[in-house]
Order: sequence, then structure tokens, then C-alpha cells
Amino acid sequence: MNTDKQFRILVIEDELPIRRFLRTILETEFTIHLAEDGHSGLAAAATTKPDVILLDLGLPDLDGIEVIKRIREWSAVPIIVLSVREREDDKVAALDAGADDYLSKPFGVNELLARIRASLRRTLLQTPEPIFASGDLIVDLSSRRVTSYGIEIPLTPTEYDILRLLVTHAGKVLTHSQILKEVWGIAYLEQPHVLRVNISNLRHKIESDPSRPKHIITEPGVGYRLKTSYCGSE
Amino acid sequence: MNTDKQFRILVIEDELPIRRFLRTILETEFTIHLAEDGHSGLAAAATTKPDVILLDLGLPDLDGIEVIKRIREWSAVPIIVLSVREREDDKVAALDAGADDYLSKPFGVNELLARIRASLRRTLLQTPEPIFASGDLIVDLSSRRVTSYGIEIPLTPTEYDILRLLVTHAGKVLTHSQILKEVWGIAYLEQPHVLRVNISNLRHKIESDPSRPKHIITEPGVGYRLKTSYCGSE
DNA sequence: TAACATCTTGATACTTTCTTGATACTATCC
DNA sequence: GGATAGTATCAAGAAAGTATCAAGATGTTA
Repeated sequence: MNTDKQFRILVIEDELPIRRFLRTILETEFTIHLAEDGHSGLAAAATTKPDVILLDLGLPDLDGIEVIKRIREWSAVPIIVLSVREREDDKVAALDAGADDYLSKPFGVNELLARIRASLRRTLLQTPEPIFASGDLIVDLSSRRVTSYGIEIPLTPTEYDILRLLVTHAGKVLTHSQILKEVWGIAYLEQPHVLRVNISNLRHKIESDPSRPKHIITEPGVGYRLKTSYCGSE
Repeated sequence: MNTDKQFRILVIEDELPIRRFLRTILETEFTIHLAEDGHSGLAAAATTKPDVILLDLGLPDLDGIEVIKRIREWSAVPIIVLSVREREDDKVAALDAGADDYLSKPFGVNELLARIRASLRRTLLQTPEPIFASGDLIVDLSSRRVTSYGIEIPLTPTEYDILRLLVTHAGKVLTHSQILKEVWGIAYLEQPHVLRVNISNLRHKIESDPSRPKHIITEPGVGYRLKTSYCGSE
């Protein structure tokens, strides 16, 4: 969240006329960033750290629902969907994927502005940074980077999924079944072995002494927990 | 925010058929409270502490905008406006008064449900879970952590299960059989010994003087009780 | 197809937790 | 005081859960 009065809005929209139109009506009140497809939109969401995202569902390269999910992996920024799709199913899918609001085109300018204001008002109170830091370990969910003592650590997709889950619930215990369900799906609920192997591998990458973990704590009989604000010397 | 799965929804709507309709579609998933005019709606908002309010703008006694403003004076509960008014000015006025969303009648049932879920999801992120605190002892059920004098205490699954049971019924006496049934299952009903051993172990971890327990009180011949708001020196 | 990274699975060593029996303590009643 | 019923503690073996290595399976890329 930006502290000055000028909030940032990211517009992800492939049609040039609408992009221009949105910029015109928004730029007097907000700082505008524009992206014309899903991939550059995702990149811009990470780099420009907008306070609100306006998203068109019909992008040329990525499905809009997919864009919402990918952003929701690391950010709680308000997402307002703008779409020509009027079908209720589309609205439900977008909202359940993590969108905050859904406006059908054509929409009224003042209504859009009012809905943006409503979103901003809600998030003014709270917005945690999507960066987890604890001692030597830094996990930046927006850029998908993990570093320890400043050195970048390459993680496999599965390892990163586990770590992301732990980071988004840092400090809390996640049960084996919770992790298995989120990372592998419900079919793997009864296979804690695969989780243990991956936790072991993860520890060998991010812990300085894997046999005495400082970050990923085992809660015997229950699950694992990512320790918050670990500060060396113990 | 309610901790159980059943969220509360307050419907403020003067037309009986719509009230009935909303109750029908919502009551399988939520606990529903109904109010038929502005004044009783405001009163109900204060007494029932809903997690979401559905508000009709066209009430007989008070203007809907006025209702939103009055609620916003003391509460941040999500308000979703349901209205036949299609004019953009009405939407802007409602949103700027503090409404979170605006749905024009007639609306799709699934869209309404999705927008309710979106509102609940947002508020779920920012409301911290309640914790139990009594003197030196702090039990945080949401992160499964127990601390005494700020020092984290590792508990075994069984010990934690017992303590959780005591915390969720803090102050009340739990009989031996109740605890045995909940923690070990009905097969262990006649084995109070295993419970005693675990209570003893638990006390040695969380009591500063296990032979004179301040937290887990023995009720001879009955069971055990977790003392609430113990504040030292007694 | 080869080279590479990743995932799954099995075997094994290791650690923690649970259960059980023996024993000691405490309060109450006679 | 002694008996009794209920309670508390200790310690050791059994059971359950956990960590690690490494080989085979799978999939991806050039």
C-alpha cells in the first residue's frame, strides 16, 4: 500500500481503445500502469505493486481466471474484473478464484470509480507485504525468489509449493493432510512419505544445519510449522 | 467473526416474498437473521453481530443510504446492497456511503452466493483468531502454540488434545469419561489411568509448581477443570 | 535419443510418544 | 490410627512417527 494520496492502479486489458479509455478516466485521480496481456500483467503486478488491479477476462495469451489465481498465490490486492461476459457462471468462477468485484461491460464510469474507491477503502487498513523474512531466510512470493544469506536458492516446483504454503501460514502449524491436500491433491492424503522426503530436501536447501532446523519445525504427530522472525544465535 | 463454520447473515428487506426467498437460498449454508425495516435492521446489526449484511435500499422507514452510514459509524461488516434501482447515481451513492457491493435485482442466486463468499474471504484474512490467556499461560489454538512466561512449550499430540479440550470448555469441569471419550475414544472409557499420566505430564510442562497446580485443577471424583483468568499471587 | 531435472518409492536408521505396571501420595471415613 | 478410594509420579518396553539415502520412474528439453 502506498502512503501518499496517489494510489496505483494496474490495468490488464488487451483492447487498445478500452485501455486508452480507462487511462483517460483514471489518470486524474490515480497513477496508471498498463499491460496488454496476461504474462506482462502478472509481471507488472509484481513490479509495480498496484493498490488495485482492473482485469479483463478475455486476454489473448492466458485465461483471466488463471491470472487471478496466479496473483492470489502471493498477493491480496483487490482485483476488479471487467468483462463482456454476462453469464453468471463466469462471474461465479472469477469471484471464487479470488476476484473482489465483477463489472460487466459496458459499465458506467462513475460506478467503476465508486467500486475502486470501495476496494481502496477496505484495504486501507491492512496490507501485509508479500515478503517473508526470518533471519537468513528471505522468501519473496511476488518474484518467486528464495534467498539465504543473500544467496539465491533454486527450488523445485514441489518444494516451492510447500514453502509458499508454509509462508502464507507462517507461525501456524500445518498438518500433514493440509499440506498434502494443497500441494499434491486429495488423492495423496494417505501418503505422508512423499511429504517427508520433500521436507527433507527442502531443509537441505534452506537450513544451514538440516539436522537441527531453525526454520521448518517438525510438530511430531501433527505437521510442520515455519518459524517466524528467527533471529540467529540459538 | 464467528469461529465456527456457520457464518451469520443479516437480511434487511421489507418485501416478504424476497425475504422468504433469500432465507430459502441462504439458510442451508448460513445462519440467517431477518429484519423488515431500517430501525429493526440497525438494531439487529448490533445485537446479532452478522458477518455479512444484505440490505435493500427501498425500506419503508429509513433511506437505505442512511442505514449504511449508521452501520459504518461503528462497524466494518461487509454490506451488500440489493436493489431494484438501476441508476448509476444510486450505486455510487451506496458504495460511497460505505457499501461493499451493489447487486441489481433481479440477480442470480449463484452470483449472490459468490459475492457473499468473496466478502467473507476478505474479512477472514484480517480477523485474528481468539486466544486463551490465563496468567502466564497462553494457548493459541489457531497456530497450535502454547507458551508460559513467553517461552514456547512443546506438547505431544495427546497432551495438546487434552489441553485444547480444556481450553474450549475453560472454567467448566470436564469429567474423566468426557475427556477419555474425546481424546482416546469410547474404547478407553474405563481406563482413567492413562488420563492421569497425561495430566501429570501436562502439568509438569505448563505448571510452574506441578504439585500445586494453578491452571489444571483436579475436581476429586469428577474430573478436571481449567481455571480462567488466573492472575498470579493466589 | 541423450542429457537433465524432478518426482516417487523402498529400505533402513532414528526419534518421539504412548502405554503399562509398580509404587507413593492425599484425603476422608470409621 | 488404619483402611479405603481416588490421585500422582516414575520409568521401561512397545508402538508410532520421522529423517535420510539412493535407485528407479517420469517427464522435459535440445
